[in-house]
Formats: sequence, C-alpha cells, structure tokens
Amino acid sequence: MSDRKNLERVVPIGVLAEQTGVKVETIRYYEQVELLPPPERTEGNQRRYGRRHVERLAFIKHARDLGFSVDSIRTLLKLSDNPDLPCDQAHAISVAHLDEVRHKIARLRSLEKELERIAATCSGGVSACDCAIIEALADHSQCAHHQGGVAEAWR
Amino acid sequence: MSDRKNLERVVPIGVLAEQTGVKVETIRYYEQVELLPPPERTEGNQRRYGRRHVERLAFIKHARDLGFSVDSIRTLLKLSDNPDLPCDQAHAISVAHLDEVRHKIARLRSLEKELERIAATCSGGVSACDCAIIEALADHSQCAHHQGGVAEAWR
DNA sequence: TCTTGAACCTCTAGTCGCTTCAGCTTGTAT
DNA sequence: ATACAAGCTGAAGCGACTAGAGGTTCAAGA
Repeated sequence: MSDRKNLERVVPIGVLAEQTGVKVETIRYYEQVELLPPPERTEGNQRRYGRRHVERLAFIKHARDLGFSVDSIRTLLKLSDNPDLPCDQAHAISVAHLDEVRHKIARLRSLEKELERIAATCSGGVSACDCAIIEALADHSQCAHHQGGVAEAWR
Repeated sequence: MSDRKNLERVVPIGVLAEQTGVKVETIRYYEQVELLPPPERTEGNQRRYGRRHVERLAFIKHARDLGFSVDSIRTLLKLSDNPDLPCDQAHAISVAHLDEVRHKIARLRSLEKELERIAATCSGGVSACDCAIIEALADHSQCAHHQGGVAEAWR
C-alpha cells in the first residue's frame, strides 16, 4: 500500500519531464540555478522526485509560460514559500511584467506596419524590380516613424 | 579642398557610431561577424571609415531595428550588392519575418489578457490576501487557455 | 542470472546579439 | 611636453536554455 504510494510519488527525471512538459535538460538547469531544490538520489546517483517537486516545477513552468524571468520566479517562489509575507511584491512583479508585455506589443505593432509597407512595395517578381525592399532598408528616410528604433521589442 | 573632403569622409569609429546610432563596440562586432567589411587603418592601427561604410551600417541598423536577424541581414546585403539577382529571396525573408512578428503579437496578446486577469485578482493590499497571483501560478487549471505555453513569444 | 538498451549521469560548449572589462596604444589639444 | 579622450585586442559575461560527448544505472526479457 505505502509501497504503491511511493511508486506513484517518487519519480525519475524523465517522468517528471513528461508530467510537467519541461524538458529533462531544463529541469537539471533549474536545479543548477537553484529554482528547483536538489531531489533525493538513488544509490546509483539518479534523481528521484516527489510530489512537492512536481508542484514547484509546475509553478515555474506556468510562470515561464507567462514570460516571467527566472529571477522574478525566484522571488515569486520565495513569497509562495512564506505565505505570511505581504504579497505586495508579487503584485508589483506582475504589474511590471504586464507593462513590459504591453510595451512589447506596441513596438511589434509598429514593426508590423512598417514591414507590411515594405513587403507590399515588392511582390517578388523575378524581373529586375530594383528591389523596393532593399531600397527601403537602405534609405531610412522613407521610414514612417524612425525615432529610436524598435529593436528593443526583441529583447 | 580634397583635403577637406577627406576630413569629412574618412572618419574614426566614434564618429561613425554617432552618425549611425550604432555603438562603437557593436560596430566592431559587426566587423567580426562579417556584416561590415574591415575598413582601412591609420598607421597606428585605428579604423577609418568612408561613405560606403556609413551607408552599409545604416542599412544594417535599419534592418536590425526592424528585427531582422543578423543572418537575414547578411543575405539581404548580398542581394543589395548584386542588384542583378532576383529579389524573390528578399521578399521571402520579409514576408517570413512579418509572419513571425504577427505570431509574436498574437502570443503576447493572449499573455496580456492572462496577466491582466491574474493581476486584477489581487490588488496588492498588505493584509493576508492569500495571494491570488501566487495561487494562479501554482494552479495551472485556472488558466483560461493553456495548451503549449506562450513562452516562445519571448525568443 | 545475464544481457540488452533506454534512461540516466556530469561536464563542457554552443546559441544570439551584443555588452563589459582589463590592460594596453594612439591621436589631439593645450 | 603632457594630459587625457578615444582607440585597440581578446576574453568573458548575459539569459535561458540546448546539444553533445562519454560514461553509468536501471528494469525488463531470455
């Protein structure tokens, strides 16, 4: 009975990976950067994870999917470990991140427009079209709005 | 007269940086990865750039601002150097990139909604709010749409 | 019990597009 | 002549993994 419980709950890294959708290598990486605490090991030095690890990794995965940095997640995990701490910080992190996402969207949208404009001028015919795309890239002055560049949207 | 022309046209790296808005270190990096051809040097081994370098770097900068990868830019530069080549490839690169941008926007928008939802549930009061943000992260099942994750939007 | 082979282990290096640093040398203005 | 800004090289660091080499362990079938 308790044997079966152990069988269900103490899993090798591959099973943890499958259960959470996080790659094996990434799990080991998370352990290395101290997001995930080191699990028990078998006599042969292989990792065996319990239910708490599964939960913690699911938390991490979800937060990463939402685009939180590993550093932010470290803080969020600390907060989640100490429920007596006020959650101001968690709120601040989320709001800051939301802000960042919105800025990124805005920049990408202006990028999109610019690219649409450029791509539309040349339909890619084989003939010598004196490529409008290349001209547009060479001549910045054609650009609709060109203060500062939008490249930060990629970082 | 021709002396003055030289003074205007043959510039050190710092001036090129200023003129194009590309940092000095980045210019050297572009030379290293063979986006920008190596310029002439003074007797004391310092780089001196001409008008063609300025133009080429402006092209690169513009393309980077639009989010093209260094690799794509290499191809675009090759095309721009050989105007007799058909511009199909340039068109393909632009369209592929535009597609990528649109996907990124879509993913970020769903991220935005999710984050709004999560952040709204907790206003960050100091009192023991049993933080809804942290709960939401821990419990993936609350998530509105959770196939696949949206993290790729960050790459 | 033995053998296979998938799964695991560690460690290192590579990815992208820069940025930063250390420790020099050169150019220019006074 | 001197000071000091600007330039030089080469290597390492960033974030968040990913990939590979080269070895070990585990579990299942014969």
